[in-house]
Amino acid sequence: MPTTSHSGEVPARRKRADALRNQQTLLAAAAAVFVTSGVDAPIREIAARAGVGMGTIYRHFPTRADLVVAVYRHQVEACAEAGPTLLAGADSPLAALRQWVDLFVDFLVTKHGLANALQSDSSGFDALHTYFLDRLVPVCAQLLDAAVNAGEIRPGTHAYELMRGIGNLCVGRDSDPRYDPRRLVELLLQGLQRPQPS
Amino acid sequence: MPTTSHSGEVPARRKRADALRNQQTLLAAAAAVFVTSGVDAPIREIAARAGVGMGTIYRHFPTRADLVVAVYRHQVEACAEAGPTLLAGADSPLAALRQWVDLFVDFLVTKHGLANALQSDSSGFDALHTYFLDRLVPVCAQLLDAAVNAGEIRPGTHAYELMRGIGNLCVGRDSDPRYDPRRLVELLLQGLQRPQPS
DNA sequence: ACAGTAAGCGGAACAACGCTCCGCTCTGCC
DNA sequence: GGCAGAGCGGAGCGTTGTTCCGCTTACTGT
Repeated sequence: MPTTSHSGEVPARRKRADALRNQQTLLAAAAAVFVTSGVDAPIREIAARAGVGMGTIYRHFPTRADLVVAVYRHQVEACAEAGPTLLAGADSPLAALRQWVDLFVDFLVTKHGLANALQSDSSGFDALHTYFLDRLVPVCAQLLDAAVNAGEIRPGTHAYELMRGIGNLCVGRDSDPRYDPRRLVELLLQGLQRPQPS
Repeated sequence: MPTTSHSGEVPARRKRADALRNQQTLLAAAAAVFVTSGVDAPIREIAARAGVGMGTIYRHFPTRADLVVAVYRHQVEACAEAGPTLLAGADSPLAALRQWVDLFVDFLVTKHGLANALQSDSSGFDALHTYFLDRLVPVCAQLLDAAVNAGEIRPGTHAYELMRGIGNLCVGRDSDPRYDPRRLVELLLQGLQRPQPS
């Protein structure tokens, strides 16, 4: 019998070999295209790059967000797991938070248009927003709480809001020398530190 | 001969009455549509609302940015002029800066998709980005300098970067109760106040 | 008043893209 | 070897941006 059988709602027949192959090919193609054309690249372009039809891409990844999530899942996961690690290894919770935010910003900045897509309210990107935030907000909250408990930053800031703010700061035309998201994120963190509005 | 004649490079014939009328109609229609459908509304929708053909809209406003700028010119101008006024009337330069930023945020938040368009790197919005920033950055710089000179905030922050940061914080899906751009902008200003990273 | 001119207008037409749908192919199983 | 159906490809539809050209009409000079 297949690996899953007894009492399962879904029979879960094993996927066909060619389907699995196509899925991998698509992921590789998408990753390559995202680098050159951003995450908004035309579906046709990705399909062509992978040498498959568009039907195939839509079957494996019904929405654009599904594809983006699949491509970046590993990196998001790594970022999420880095949270507790940094907290354990850093000099202070605030230092850990700072390092973790750096990681997140690096991730967003190096993926063309990802930050835009993350905040976009256009259809098809909802799942992206959801996945990223569901995965990373708890991690951020843990770091935030630790820093608050250590008295290093003021309480009252929600992790969700902070994450979205950081993401937003990374949005925009790439490589404008006059705009460096990192400096503004740093400013945001400084604002967190201030105990009272003076 | 027409009104202007001697030595002028351009004859500058007076515009036809119907052209002027159409331009006004278009501005009104665009303003109305922007409220309901955002600044990304289909050109056709605006043309239909104004009761004109698409050729007309493209003749009067070659790029989308031209139309957006024309619609919001008054408000941008008002915001720009409020800078010196606030500086003169407020208790302190920092208070003035804070009030001015509030004005700017209100403006962005109430126009669906404007903040997005401002930062977007897609073609057609370059002029928008340019106009807004050319007009408002000097005003912001003046307020910033005054606050620095008064010793209320640390030096080293560029007005351009701050403006883009604020604009970016206003980007995103509208009216998510968990995300309030104002709180994050406030955090940014708090960060500005901090004299040294402690 | 009126005819000539060109500024201005409308919308058909083309291109790019997202997404769907259905006839065909090929895999896995007996 | 043959069969069922999972999987595939890409034609085709709807939407939007943008251009282009023949027609309309507001001004001008007489």
